[in-house]
Amino acid sequence: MDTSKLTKQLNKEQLTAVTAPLEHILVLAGAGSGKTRCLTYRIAWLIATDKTNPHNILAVTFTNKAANQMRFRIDNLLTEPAKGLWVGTFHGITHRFLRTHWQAANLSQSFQILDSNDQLRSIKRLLKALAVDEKVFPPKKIQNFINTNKDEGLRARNLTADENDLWLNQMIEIYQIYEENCQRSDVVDFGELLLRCYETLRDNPQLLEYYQQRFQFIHVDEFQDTNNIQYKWLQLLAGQNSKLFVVFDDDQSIYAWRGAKIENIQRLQHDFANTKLIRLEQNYRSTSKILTAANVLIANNTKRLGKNLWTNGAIGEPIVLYQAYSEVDEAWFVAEQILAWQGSRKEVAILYRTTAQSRQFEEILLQKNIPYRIYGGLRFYERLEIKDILAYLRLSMNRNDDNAFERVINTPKRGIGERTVVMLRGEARQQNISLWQASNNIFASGQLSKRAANSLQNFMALIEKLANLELPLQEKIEYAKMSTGLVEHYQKAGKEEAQGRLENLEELANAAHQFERQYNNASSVLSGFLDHAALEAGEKQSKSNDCVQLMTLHSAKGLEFEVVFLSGLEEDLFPHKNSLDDFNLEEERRLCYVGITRARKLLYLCHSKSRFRYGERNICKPSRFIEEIPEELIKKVRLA
DNA sequence: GTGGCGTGGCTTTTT
DNA sequence: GCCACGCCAC
Repeated sequence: MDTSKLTKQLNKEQLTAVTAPLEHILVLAGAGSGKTRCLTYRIAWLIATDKTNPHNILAVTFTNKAANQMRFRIDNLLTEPAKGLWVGTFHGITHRFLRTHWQAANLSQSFQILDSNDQLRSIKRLLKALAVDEKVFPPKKIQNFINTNKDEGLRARNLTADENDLWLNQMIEIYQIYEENCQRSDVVDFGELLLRCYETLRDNPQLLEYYQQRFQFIHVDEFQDTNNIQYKWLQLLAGQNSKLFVVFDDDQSIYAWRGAKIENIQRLQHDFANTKLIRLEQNYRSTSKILTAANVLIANNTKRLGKNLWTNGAIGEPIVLYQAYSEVDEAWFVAEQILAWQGSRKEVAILYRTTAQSRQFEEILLQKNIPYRIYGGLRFYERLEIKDILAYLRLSMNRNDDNAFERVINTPKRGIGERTVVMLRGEARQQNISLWQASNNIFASGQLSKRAANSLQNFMALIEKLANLELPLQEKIEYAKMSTGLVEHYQKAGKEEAQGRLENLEELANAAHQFERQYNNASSVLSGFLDHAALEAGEKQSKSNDCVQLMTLHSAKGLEFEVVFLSGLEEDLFPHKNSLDDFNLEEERRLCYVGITRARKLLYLCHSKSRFRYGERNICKPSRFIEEIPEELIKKVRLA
C-alpha cells in the first residue's frame, strides 16, 4: 500500500512518532498539537506497512466518544477495514474480556453491570440491612471509599483494619459485604470491571499468555488520566514483549481527584526499558496570544515535565477581560458578545468551573433567544423511566439481580408494600439468597396475606412471562411497557411529564431496534443491549443544531471552539475554595490551562465583583489566574 | 400510599 | 437559595 497518504499530512515530530521504531513510545503532546492524529496515524501506519496484523493491536481510551472517533479515523485512513483490531474504553475492553471469560472470572454468563446510581442504591439497601446509621456512614462516602480502593486495586481483604480506627473498620466491613452482595447478585460495578479483569488475567497463566501474545501493540490515549489499576492492567497485558505507544499531556491532567496518577508517566519510564519520548509542541489550534497566555499561566506549576507550545499561526486578537458587577451582569455580557459574533453558534463555548453556574447563562440565553446546548446532567439511559423499564428487562435476564428487583417490585404500585418487602429482605439475608429466591420461599411458606401473596405471584409471573417471550427486542420493550403498567403509572403523574417519559420510552424502543439490527448474536441481544445501556449512558440531547455550547471545564477537554468564554474567574470559585492547597491548586491551574487552550480565535475571561452563592451575595476577588496572564495580552472592556 | 415539611449539604465526572 | 431525601401524619 502507498503510505505516502499517511505520512504527507504530518509535521516532522508527528512523523517521527508515527513511524517510530517498534519500541515503547511516549508522546508528550501539548494541547492542539495533533495528539489523536498521531495515535490514529500510528495505528494505520502499523497496519498499512504490514508491521503487524490488526489482530495484534489494542487501543484504549477513557471515553466512548474518543474511542468512536479513533475507530472512525483509523477506518478512514485505511483502504480496508481493520479486522480484529480492538479499540475501546478501559471499561468497554475489560467488559468484553469478562463476557468472554466469565467462568475464569468467577461470574455467571448473565452478569449485569451496575452503574453508579445503582451502586449507590445498593449501598443504601445494605446499610439498612445492617442497621448502620447513614449519618455516621454516609452512602456517598462509602461509595467513594469502595471505588477509590478498587481504583487502587484493593479489595476489602487487602485493607488492614486498625483497632484504633473503628470508623475505618466499619468501612472495610461494609466494603466486604458489598462485594459479597454483588457477587451473589451477579452484578459488576464499573471499578469491578477493571479489577476483575486484572485479577483474572493475573491468576490464569494461559489466558494471560494468550492476550500478551495477541496484543503486541498497545496504544493508550490520555495516559495522564490513568489510575493505579489501569496502569497495573496495562503492565500485565504488555508483559515482556508488547510495545506501548502512549500519548499524554501532563499539563492536562485534571482528574487526580478521582484517582488519576500523573506519576504513572515516570512509572512507565521506569518499569519499561528503552522508552522513547517524543514531544509534539507545535500547536495548530490557537492564535499566538492565546497560546502565550496558556504557556505563561501553566509555567507557574512546579510539578511538570515542561514544554513550550509554539505556533506558526496568526498573532490574533487580544484576550478580552470583563469585570462584571454580578453573575447576571456577567451572563449579559456573554450573551451580548455572542449576539455580536458573526460566525457559527456551535463554535462558541461558555465554560465554567461548577455546574451550578450554568443556570444564569441559560436564563439569559433563553431571554435573548440564543439557542444553546448544555452538556452534563442526566443522560438518556440514566432517566427514571428508562431505568425502570430496563430493570424489568434485567430481572427477566437475571432473577438474582436484587437491584433490579427492588426497583420494580412495587413500581408501579401493585400492593406489595414495605411490610412484604421487609419480609423478603429478611429471608434473603438469613438464607443468603437473592430476593427472587426469597420470594419463592416466602410464597411457599404461606406467611403472606392472601392479597400480598396474590400480588407477589402475579409479579413473578409477569417477570417469567417477560423472560420467556420470544420477540424482537423492540417488541419486547413495547410489551414490557404495557404489561408492567408503567405507562399508566407515568400518565398519572401529569400530562406534560408523562409525555416526555413516553417519548423517551419510544426512543428506547427505537434504540433497541437499531441495536438489534447491528448485533449479530440473536440469543444474547438483550444482554448486549443492557450492557450497551450501562456502558454508554448516551448524550443528553442528540440534536446537533447550531447551538452555543455550555459545559464545565472538565467536560471541555478534548474539544475546541472558535470563541471561548471562561466565566467565574474568581478566587474561591476558580480556583475552587476546596482546592487551595499546593497539590490541588496546580490541578486547578491545569484546568484553567485546558480552558484557555480550547479557544482557536477569541478568548474571553470573565469575573464578577460579587456572586450569589449558597443563598448569600458574596464579594469576590478576581482569580489569581487572571493576574498570572501577562497584561499586554489582555484588553479590558467595560459594557456601556 | 402520598403529600407536606424539615434538614443538610453544596466541585469537578467517565465508565 | 435550591434540591434531594427522610420522616411523619393522614
